[in-house]
Amino acid sequence: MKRITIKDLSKSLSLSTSTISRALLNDKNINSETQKRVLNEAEKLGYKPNSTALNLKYGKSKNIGLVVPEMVTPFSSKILQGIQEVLEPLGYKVIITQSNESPLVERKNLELLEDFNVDGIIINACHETYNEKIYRKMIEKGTALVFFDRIPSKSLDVPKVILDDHIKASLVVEHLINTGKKRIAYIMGPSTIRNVIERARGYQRILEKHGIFDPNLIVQTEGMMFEDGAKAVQQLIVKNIEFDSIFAFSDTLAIGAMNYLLEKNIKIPQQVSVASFSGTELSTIVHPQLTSVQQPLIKMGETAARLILKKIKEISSPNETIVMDAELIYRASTLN
Amino acid sequence: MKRITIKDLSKSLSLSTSTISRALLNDKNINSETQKRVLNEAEKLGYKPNSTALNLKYGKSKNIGLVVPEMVTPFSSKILQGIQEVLEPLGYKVIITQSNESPLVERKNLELLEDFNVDGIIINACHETYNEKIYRKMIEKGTALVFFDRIPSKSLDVPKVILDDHIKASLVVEHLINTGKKRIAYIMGPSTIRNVIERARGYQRILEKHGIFDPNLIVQTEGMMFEDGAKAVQQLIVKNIEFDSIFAFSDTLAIGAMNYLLEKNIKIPQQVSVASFSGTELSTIVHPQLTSVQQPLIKMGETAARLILKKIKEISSPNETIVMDAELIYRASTLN
DNA sequence: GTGAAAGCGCTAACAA
DNA sequence: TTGTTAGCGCTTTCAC
Repeated sequence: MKRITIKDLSKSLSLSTSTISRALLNDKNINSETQKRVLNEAEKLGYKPNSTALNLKYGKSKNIGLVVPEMVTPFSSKILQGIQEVLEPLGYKVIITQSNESPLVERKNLELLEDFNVDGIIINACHETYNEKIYRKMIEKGTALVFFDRIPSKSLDVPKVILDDHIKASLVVEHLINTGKKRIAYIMGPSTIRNVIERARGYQRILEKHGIFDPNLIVQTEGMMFEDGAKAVQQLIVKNIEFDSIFAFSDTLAIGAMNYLLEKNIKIPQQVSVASFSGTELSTIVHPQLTSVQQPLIKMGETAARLILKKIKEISSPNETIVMDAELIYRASTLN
Repeated sequence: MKRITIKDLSKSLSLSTSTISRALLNDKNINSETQKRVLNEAEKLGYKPNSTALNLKYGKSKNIGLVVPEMVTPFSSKILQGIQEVLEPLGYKVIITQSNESPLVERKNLELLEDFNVDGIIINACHETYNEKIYRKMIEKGTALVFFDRIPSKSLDVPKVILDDHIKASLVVEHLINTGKKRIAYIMGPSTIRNVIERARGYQRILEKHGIFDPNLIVQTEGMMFEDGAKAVQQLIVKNIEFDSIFAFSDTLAIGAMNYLLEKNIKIPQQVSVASFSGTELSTIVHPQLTSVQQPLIKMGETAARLILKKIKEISSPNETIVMDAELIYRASTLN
């Protein structure tokens, strides 16, 4: 079935295409009678504007790229939801790509999105520095870039949506101490992630404040998946490092750790309690439910979307950094 | 920074735009020397084709919509991955939308995608019949439609990618019986989902074969989320219906059920074993790990993508139904 | 208040 | 082998 265009309307009403266009756009220079006729006919024939034509006309693609490290957890889909809520009513299409925690794949994704002529990219970077040059180049080319969650190093001035990782990590550790724990391990994830370091800082600060900091309790993982969390715990046990609780960088690491503990018949939280950062259903679908910092993911997505709109409208607009608040939710994994 | 167009190349090389175009397209009617010059200059100036212009020219948007019921589990992101693997190299952008198990939202999504001028839609329907008219209308309008997983009622002839739910459900139930279980509950999900009924058939057939079918063991849930699974188990317990194992329609229902059991200190699998349908990491990140039918989600995505390509190329091409195979993976939730 | 025409970037039929 | 031109669907000057 052929699409109805402005031309079809023009013919069937014996009016010029300009008049049709004006009627459709609610222009002031249009007789209201004519407009009614046009609108009726459009409705009748089922006219739908051709967005491609408009995009060509206005030199924009109305495509926004979203680059995320993973989609195994609902983290990114919640972000996506927030983004879409803001962007779709404005006619933007969001194209999501997964980096699988690989900076190289991330780069491929960026290039793909460039080929797609995206007007802007919202990105959760999987490495602090690796693709910095690419980010720079894209910005220079006029692509609006907005970062959230995992941001690039400070040397790159970009709009970003983040959490105060240092403070929130402190909160978690304080809570563990309040429940009587003294040997708190930090399963930290790769140090090429900025937030990993930020949270480590909060962790260390609180433990030092209480005089119970022990660097042996920090375990770095290679990756960010469940098995990495499991391996970390295994490592602690093999090395015979005593611990009575775990602060994990992410819920994936935390859950991996929990499952390893359960396998070894270690009671959670009685013997080892666990807490982490999340914001997704993952915290509540495991047993026991996981105490975690509830990141406002949908709001973060919305915020990132608003930032990118500003940037698209005016590429030279100032690079804002929005710090979101987040609540620590106490659940069974740290409470008796 | 202004985009480099074919015109810029034309000027800087004093060649017509057609010659530039031909060089870029590797046309036969081009002097190889000229072509080299063009290619060099294009590279030098950083020329990138404007896909919007091409889309307008060819009357396609190169947008494919993906409609899924939920993105809380990695189910849909795996499907997406398969789809993107096939479609992105061909220049297609995939736009994903979530229905949240609501036929009404699904309808909104379809309309949105229509506004986006998608060339086709790949859809996991959340209701067997509710949006049938819309599907029909879109097909008539020339939009390629491909269904996977949850398909519409038989009255609509469309390309689809499915599993043999009846057979696979039978497998699961046979396995439970083999492990000595006799009171097998089926947590079935809403009956507006076709597969729910299909799996019920398999379930009933096997139980009847063994003479242990009891309709009281079938619990219908309102929704498809974790809490629905929990409620279902609660219902069985409240109604005092004895059961020693659970076959859940989906991993979400299964996990909800498991967590409720664990809360009540019911041992899995010793007292009650649990099995379901999955294909995602969810089966392995819970404790005990969940026995489930491993749906080949990435492959299903790829297959759906191939089907839609055929349909886009030739809208009147036959509507194939592809039945994927799936393996039952035995895990701790049914094994001692 | 309406129409004619140019142009967004590109390809393809037609001429040369 | 190359250039000229029309046209994809739409908006927007410029005339009338």
